[in-house]
Amino acid sequence: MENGSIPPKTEGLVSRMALNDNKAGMEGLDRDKINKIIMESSKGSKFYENEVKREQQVNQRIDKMMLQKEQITEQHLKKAQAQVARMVVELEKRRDLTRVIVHVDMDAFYAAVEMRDCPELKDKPMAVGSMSMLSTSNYHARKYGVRAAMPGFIAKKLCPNLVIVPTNFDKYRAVSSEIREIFADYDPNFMPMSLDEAYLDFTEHLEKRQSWPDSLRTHHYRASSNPKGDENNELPQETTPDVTDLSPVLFDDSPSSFLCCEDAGSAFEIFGTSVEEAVREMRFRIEQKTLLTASAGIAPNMMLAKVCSDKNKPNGQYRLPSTREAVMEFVCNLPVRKVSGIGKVSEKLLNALGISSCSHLGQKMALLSLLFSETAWHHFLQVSLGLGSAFIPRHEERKSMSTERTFKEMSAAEEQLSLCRELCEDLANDLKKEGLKGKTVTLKLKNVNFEVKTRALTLSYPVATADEIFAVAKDLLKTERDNESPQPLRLRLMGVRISAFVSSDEKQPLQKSIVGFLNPGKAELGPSHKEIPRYQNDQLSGSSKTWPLLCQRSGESEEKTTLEEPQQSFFQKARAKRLQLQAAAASSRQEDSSGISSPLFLDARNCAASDEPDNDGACGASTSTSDGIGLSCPVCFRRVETADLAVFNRHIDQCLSESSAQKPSQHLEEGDGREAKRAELSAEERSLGSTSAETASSVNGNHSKSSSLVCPICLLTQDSDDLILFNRHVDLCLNQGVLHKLQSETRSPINPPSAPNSKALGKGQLHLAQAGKGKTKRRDSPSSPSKKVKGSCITIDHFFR
DNA sequence: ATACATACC
DNA sequence: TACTGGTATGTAT
Repeated sequence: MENGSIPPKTEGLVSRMALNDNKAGMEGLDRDKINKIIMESSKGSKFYENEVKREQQVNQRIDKMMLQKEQITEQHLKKAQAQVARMVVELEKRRDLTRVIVHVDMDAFYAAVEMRDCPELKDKPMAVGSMSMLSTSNYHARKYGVRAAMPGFIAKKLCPNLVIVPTNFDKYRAVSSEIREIFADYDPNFMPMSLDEAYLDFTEHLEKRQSWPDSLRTHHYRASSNPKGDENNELPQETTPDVTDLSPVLFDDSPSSFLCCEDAGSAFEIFGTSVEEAVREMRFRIEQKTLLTASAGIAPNMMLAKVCSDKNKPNGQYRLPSTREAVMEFVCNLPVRKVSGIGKVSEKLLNALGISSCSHLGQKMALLSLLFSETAWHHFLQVSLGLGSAFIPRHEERKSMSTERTFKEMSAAEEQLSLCRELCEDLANDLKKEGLKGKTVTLKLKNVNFEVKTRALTLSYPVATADEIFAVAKDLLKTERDNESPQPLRLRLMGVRISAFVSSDEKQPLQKSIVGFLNPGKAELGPSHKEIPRYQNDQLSGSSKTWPLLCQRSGESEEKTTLEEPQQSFFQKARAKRLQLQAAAASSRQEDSSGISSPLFLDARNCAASDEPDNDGACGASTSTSDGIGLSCPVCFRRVETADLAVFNRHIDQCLSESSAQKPSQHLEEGDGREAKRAELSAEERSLGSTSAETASSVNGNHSKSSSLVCPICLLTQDSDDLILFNRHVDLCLNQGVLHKLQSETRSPINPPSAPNSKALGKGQLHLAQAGKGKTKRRDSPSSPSKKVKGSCITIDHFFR
């Protein structure tokens, strides 16, 4: 029985605290007794009180919903039903049963790893985690109601003999990468959901597999047992216990793949060509390689595969046939709670409407469409039809990064501040690893009553360093303290998150495009209007959306010129001037204002300086070599016949001082399009092997390959002709600019960065130099040129000044 | 854009 | 004694 006795809640019992027996291994245990212990252990605690509060909020939500329901007439329902019916037709039309999606899930992963590495634990109830919180428990412990997300001290009450092993993430990560190697053999584009879980699209593997000889479907058992020596195994790292000892990890009687053949002492098994055989083979290989078992679900879409993988857990698999009938029947009796995305609260809301299984879901769709948001009821509808994604989506770029910490009560401002700084430093380190910068900083606070608050601030420029983040976070913290005073903030958790990343597409071409200003022949025009390969197209649309500087705030208030932000002022002024010229040019030959002719006109004009009629890049090639000395002003787009940056800068300054800050907003998109093209061109340039080093050297009128490179920033001749080294040097110079900028920054109390991290800069530059060659093959970024140079946008001012 | 809630592992 | 940490997304304002 589910706790789905509908309106009369388990009276007095806070349902959100009750045992969650949704997961496998929880059948047939004494729920009442377990719940009683859980309640007794929790009652009166701050945590419990907070849970009660939240429970009440949910109940209010339910009350509100029921009131709404009262208002609904037959008329409403009829109309809604018609809408639902239309929707169903649409969805049915698109139902795709042709794919074979597999969801794999390691059994009690962390616990299984620990048991494998410490045989002592094998027949004991154990869990991984701490007295405060458990990550997972073995099946032994689950019999007592001990499960993931339960605090250890409560688990101990349920099962006094429980052994709690601290987590060892490095080990789990290592095992995880072992199993992922196997996943990749069946679907190189598999989607990992966590260390122990993944979705795979088996469709293509199965096609190939049909024509595979036995040899490719033959897999051996782990190298035969060492005669007797598995006793004193310490096994700190991956080791090789006994074959005969296989699979005792979960159940001594668990039927592993049966031994099929024996060949010169080496046992092996030949797997068939069916899906089930393929999946069984994959699980077999996982087990042989890691001594850990996995369960799998096979279905025509991800939603169903996920449910299926739970069906025969542990160490089992379940295939749902790819027919509409099978799917509908399967879904019919499926409790809504089993569906990924429907959690405690949704379940409770649905229960209140008499819905506990997916068949109910279908029956009440009209009602649901009136009571829930569009996204919610669409989801419900799809679930009720057994629909889900038949394709595994490309892994998306990360959207946020955060770090948080729980601690014993902390009230002193001093302490909180230094913790905050620490978090910012940790976060900055993590950001550095991925070369990310974000514009939104969020502070998360949880007080001793478990009340959570978040406070966010979005900057107009992306940040990444600890100092920059801390400057924001500490203000948010201070504001909260002030709001609470004279009461102190009694915290139990603090966290810092950063989001609104500038995408990697936007960061990388930036430097290139700056260089492009200096050497327009090379960078000003790209393959342009020609057909663009898809991956480039993606980049293009990506960058035109939120180009940090050049296109910036396409959707925001353009009036807010934010002159305080030094990173923007230059380009904003430049753009203003350009747009002014553009407008003048446009009106001089009638009137224009729409379409792409303006930017084209400007480009053409710019290009015409080199007497090159061809817009498609040939232009660049000829200019760069013919009239070596001379720079193009990004403001007036005229050529300045000098190689002296000081002279050039003076010219730009003059142009800027002549420019007014007004700009007609409908021209902005044209400007943006222009920059986007520049970005694309930079990519092209990269692929041609032209690096900033080459362009930089031409800035100094030094074209000879044999002579040394001269840094355009510090103007010092470099020792090496190695472009990578040179790039690194230029970047360092550029980033010196960032540092100075930050130090002289007056508007916000951002602390000066302590020291430039040359390692990070080097890394960024390396990416820049390599971007044109092999892109990394990771599925996370199949089409984006990896992570980029940080700080590049801040360097612009310096570069010209 | 911000805050909060829900969900997943 | 003791109820996580990281990410995404939906909902409301």
